[in-house]
Amino acid sequence: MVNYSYSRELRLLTPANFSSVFKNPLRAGSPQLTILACSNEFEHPRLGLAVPKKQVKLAVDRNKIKRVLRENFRLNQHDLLPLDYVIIAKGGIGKLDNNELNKLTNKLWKKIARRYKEQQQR
RNA sequence: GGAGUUGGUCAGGCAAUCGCUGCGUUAACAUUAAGUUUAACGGGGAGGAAAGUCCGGGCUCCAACGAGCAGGGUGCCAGAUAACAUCUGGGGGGCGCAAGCCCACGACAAGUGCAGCAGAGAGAAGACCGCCGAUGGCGCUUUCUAUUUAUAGAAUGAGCACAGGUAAGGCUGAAAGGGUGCGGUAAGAGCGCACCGGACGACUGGUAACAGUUCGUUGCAGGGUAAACUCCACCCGGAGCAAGACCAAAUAGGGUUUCACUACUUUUCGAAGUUAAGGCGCGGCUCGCGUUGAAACCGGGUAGGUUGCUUGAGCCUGUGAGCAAUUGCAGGCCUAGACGAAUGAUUGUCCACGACAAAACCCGGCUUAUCGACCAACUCCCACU
Repeated sequence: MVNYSYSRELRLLTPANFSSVFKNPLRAGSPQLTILACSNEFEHPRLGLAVPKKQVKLAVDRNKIKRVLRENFRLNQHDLLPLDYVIIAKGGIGKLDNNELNKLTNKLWKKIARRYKEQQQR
C-alpha cells in the first residue's frame, strides 16, 4: 500500500526554508503559475505555497487554490524528484477551474524534472 | 388571487474513495530543555455576514492622589444593557390610500462669521415703479378786509408733485419682518377691532419629552445656517494577543564560590605579557602535535517551544416579570481553535442547479455584499359567498 498522506515533513515550515529555495532556484513557469525548485537534504519532496493577496483578492479563492495545489502534490508525491518546491500563483490563476489547474501543474512538474536532470548531467 | 409591509428560519442534499486538523482512548517509540513523535479506532471541524475595522465592552500590560486645561465623542424623552453612536417604547417633524418607513431632533434672544445670481431693499431692511400729497411750499381763481389804488392779510376752490408721507399693490428671489376681513386714513400701516396663528405665564394630563375646542397677558417675531466657530449638558487615561505569562538549548559574554596558579618583566596593585607545569583533544601507552586555567552555581536572555486559546455578558427548552428591548428561576447541552496556517479533492446521484463570501483573543452592535427557498403577522385592491 502506497502512502499518500501529506504530513508535516512534506511541507516547508519556516521562512528559512523558503528563502533557501528563492536563493538559487530552478524555474518552470506559465502565465498562471511558477514553480521554483531546489535540492534538499531529504529523500522526499517538500512543498511550499505562495498565493499573494495582490494576485488573488478573496480569501476564499486563495484557500481554494492552495487546497487544489496541495492535493495535486499529495497525489503525485512519489513521482516527483526529492526537491524543495515553491509554487507561486500569478495573475490569471483565478480563471482556471480545478481540472485545468491540475493539468497545468502536472505539465510543470515534468518540465522541472527535465530541467533538474539537465543540470545534473552538466 | 394580485400588489405590498414587517419580523424570523435556512444557506444544496446523499453515498463511496483518498487526504488535512485538533480532541478522546489504546498501542508503539523516544527519554529530551519542555509528553514529543508515529499508528489504529471513535466522535468534532467556518459565517449570516466569518467581511469593512466604524463604534462599545471584556481580557492583558503600562501609568495613576485628586482636580483642571487641551483634545475627542455624544446630543428630543424614558427605559434596556457590561457598555455603546446599539436596541425597545414614547414625543415632535416629514413621506405613503394603508400596513409601515425616514430624521445628528439641544441653543442663532451671549458673541463672531457665512450667503452666488437677481433685486430698490437680505437684517431692528428698503422708496425703483406705484399711491398720496392731509401738513408745509409754489404760483393761480373767486370773495372779504385794510389802505398809500396797487399791494398786503385772511378765507375759498381747483392745481403742481418741490419738501415730504406711505410697505396696501407691482418687480426680484429659496427667503422681503404674521395671515384674512372690516374699520380707519390724504394714502397707508396691528393704527384699531374680529377670527386664525404666535410668544409668555398659569392650569390640566403625562415619570419626562410634550400635548391641550382651557384661562389670562401681550399687537406680536431681530429670517436662514451650529456635519460654521462657538455656547450648554453629559461621557472619555494609554497601548494592544506581534497584549502578556512561562520553559529555555547551542555559541559568545556577565556575576559568585571552590580548586589550580613555575619563573621573569611591567604595574595605576585590578591585572597584563612571555614562558614552564598542569588540564583537555588525537592515542592502548610513550614520544609528539594542537589547544588552554578548570569545575559548580546564579541571573539576564536569542533560536525554538509552551501558554494566553476557547465554559462564554454562551446555546436550547420550560416558566415567572415587563407593551417591548430585556431579565429572574429551573432543567439540559459543550458547539472550530489553526499558526507557511486545517473543512478539501475525485466519482456517482437527486433537485429548486447552488449567491455573497471564509475564523485568527473573545463578545455586543453598526455598515456594506448576497442566488434563492420557506414560515408568521399585517395592509390595500379584485372576485366569490
